[in-house]
Amino acid sequence: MRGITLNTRDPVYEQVMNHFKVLIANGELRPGDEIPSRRELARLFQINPNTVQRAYKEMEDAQLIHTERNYPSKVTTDEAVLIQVREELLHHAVETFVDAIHLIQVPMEEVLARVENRINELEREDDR
Amino acid sequence: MRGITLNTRDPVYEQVMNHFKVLIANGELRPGDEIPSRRELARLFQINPNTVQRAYKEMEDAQLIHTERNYPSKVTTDEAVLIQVREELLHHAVETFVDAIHLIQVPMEEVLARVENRINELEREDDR
DNA sequence: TGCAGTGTACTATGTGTATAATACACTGCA
DNA sequence: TGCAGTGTATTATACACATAGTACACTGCA
Repeated sequence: MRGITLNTRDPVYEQVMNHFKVLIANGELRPGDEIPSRRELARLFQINPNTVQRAYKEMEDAQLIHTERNYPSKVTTDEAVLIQVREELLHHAVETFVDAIHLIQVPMEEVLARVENRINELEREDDR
Repeated sequence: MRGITLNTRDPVYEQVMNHFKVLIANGELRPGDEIPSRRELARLFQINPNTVQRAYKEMEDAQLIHTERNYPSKVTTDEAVLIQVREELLHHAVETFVDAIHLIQVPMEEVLARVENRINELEREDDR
C-alpha cells in the first residue's frame, strides 16, 4: 500500500474511502485481503488516526470491509458488493463528465480529442 | 436567470461561482451583461446574501465580473477572460474524468458506450 | 425630498471536519 | 508473563463555511 496525495477540498475520510474503492475496483485489493491497521495507515498517509478510524467505520457500515475484534480489517468477500463499487465509481465519473460538457455545450469532436490527449498524457506518465 | 439546484457537499459560494462560469462558457451570459443584485440572487437561489456577496467578490477578484459603486455588476468585456473560463471548465472536466477511469482501468469500449448512454439520457431530458 | 434598492462591511452562532491527546479491553508473541 | 499493537471510544481545540442580523453610504426615481 503506497501513500496518497490529498486535496484540501474534500473531507480526508472521504478521500481515504475513495482510495480504497479504487483499489478494490481495479483489483489491487481482492476479496479477503487484509488492509493496514488504523494507526499504520495514519502514519503512511500522514493523517490523524481518528480520521482513518472514521473512514474505516464508514467502509464497515457500507460492508466494504469487515473487522473482527482487534484483528486486521479485511476486504469483504461479498462479490456483489465489490462489483457494485466499480459500478458506482464508473457511473459517477461518466455522469459528472457528460453533465459538465453538456452544460457548456462542447462539440463531440472536441470532447473526444481532449479525452484522447489526456489519455496519452497519462500513458506517458505511466511509462516514466 | 433561473434557479439552481445546490448540493450539500461543495461550498455554496463555489457552486454559485460555477453556475456563472457555465452561463458564461455556453454563451447565455455575454460580455457586458448585467447580473442580478446580491439580494435578488439570494432570494432567487434561496441562500444568504452574504454567501452571494462572497461569490461575487471572488468573481470580481478573478475579473469575471466588474462592479462600479452601487450599480449592477456586469460580466467582463475582456474576451480573453471569457475564453479562459470555458477552457478551464472543459480542461477540469476532461482531466477529472480520464484520471478516474484510468485509475479503475475501464476498457475504452465500455467508457464510450457509457458516455453515449448518458448523452442520450440527457437529450431525452432536454426534449421533455 | 424621501425612499427603496444597491454594494459593502461587521459581529455572532451553529455545524462539519481534522486534529491532539487519552483511555480501555483485547490479542499475538518474545 | 509482559508488552507492543490492535480496534474502539471520548474530550477538547481549531478552522472553514453558512446563516442571521445589522449597519452605512450611495443611487435612481416617484
